[in-house]
Amino acid sequence: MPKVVDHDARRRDFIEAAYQTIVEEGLAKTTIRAVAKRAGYTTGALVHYFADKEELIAYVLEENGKLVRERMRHAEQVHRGRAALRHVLLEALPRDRRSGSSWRIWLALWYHSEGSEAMRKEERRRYREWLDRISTILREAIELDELPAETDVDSHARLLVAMIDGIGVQYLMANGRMSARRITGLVDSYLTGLFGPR
Amino acid sequence: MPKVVDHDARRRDFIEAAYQTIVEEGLAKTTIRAVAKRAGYTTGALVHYFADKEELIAYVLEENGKLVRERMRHAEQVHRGRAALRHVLLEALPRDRRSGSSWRIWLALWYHSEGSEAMRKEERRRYREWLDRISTILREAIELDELPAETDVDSHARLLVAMIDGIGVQYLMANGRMSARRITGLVDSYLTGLFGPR
DNA sequence: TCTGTATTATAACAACTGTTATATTTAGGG
DNA sequence: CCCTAAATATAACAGTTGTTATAATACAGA
Repeated sequence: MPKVVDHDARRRDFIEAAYQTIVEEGLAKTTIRAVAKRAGYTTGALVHYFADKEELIAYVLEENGKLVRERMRHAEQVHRGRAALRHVLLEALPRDRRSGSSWRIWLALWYHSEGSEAMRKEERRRYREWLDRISTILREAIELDELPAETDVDSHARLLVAMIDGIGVQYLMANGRMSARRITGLVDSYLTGLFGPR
Repeated sequence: MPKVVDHDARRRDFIEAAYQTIVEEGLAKTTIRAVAKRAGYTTGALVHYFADKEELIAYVLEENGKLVRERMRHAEQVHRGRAALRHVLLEALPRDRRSGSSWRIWLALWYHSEGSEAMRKEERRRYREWLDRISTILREAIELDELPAETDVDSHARLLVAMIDGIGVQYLMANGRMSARRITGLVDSYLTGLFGPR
């Protein structure tokens, strides 16, 4: 019988290698060869686990989404209302090298989805998820009397998502030279405007 | 004596062709050949006017910046304070096919600047300009007693820029299916939060 | 130890890229 | 009408890409 390896584990190796390559070298330099090399293999091995490059990239994006979602879910469980919102927003924003990486992946996705309707659909699905999550928290805040009942939940949810993305872009363009303190300050400025001073 | 053509006019033809190619086909498909063809020439002619691709792209981005700045300058002259801010923001956001194109160019720039420190520098310069413009208007609003004197101008300027970029991204991902009415609504929601109901 | 097959490496391929080199065309001045 | 140099076209080039084909390898079971 043949040599046997942990198929899924190997796949994860390649996905991780691709992830790191996108983060460190950019999507343009993320070639099949570069990814295989980083994972310590050659193209022959990589191709054995993924039908084509598109599939590999798709898994990277899915992986990234999973990571971000995981972090947010945790923030959500521990707090409620205004405090939950603050923690979810901060969790989504770049604060260290790890979370900064996510933003380089997002940018890659945005760019990539130019040419792929499937990707854009996936991205829309993710926005929908984001909006739902934030809307829920905002409604919770209304119930907690932290916000007036007539607050336009939908608009504010969209604005919050936009703000997050915008700050993420600023972070990327600033070459990571945007401090966690500054980002926290921006979020608190916004929250103060929305909820009033604490 | 040789054949003579309007050098600058021809350059503009190529820049325009590149601009349209990026908007309609994406940066990835924007090749020297594709641009030349769209302009009605071949690579031989294009190369005669631009040293390399990098230079051509740089001119496209500059052109885009010029267009956006032009639109905003106009909005600024006609209004003051809150009204000026509203018009500048709306002018920056995608509202029709024309201004939607700008956002596809921005995305291309963001992505492109991954690999080019020069581009990132240029992008940072542009952010600085944006922030200054909005900060000025906010200070004006304070003088007009539309905002409390203790308003954190810098933070709110950054938040506004972030919001603009974020909405731009949402517009791109929504495939242009985000109505001008909806975008106006978002801006007004934010302004109401900042200035209070009009 | 030998065998068979999953795994991995190597290499070839065709398409495409930016760039460069070379030929051809064009029009204005003599 | 020609000559000249700019403008443009054509073609070649070298490098890279994703993909595919083929060869080598490693290991579980007989």
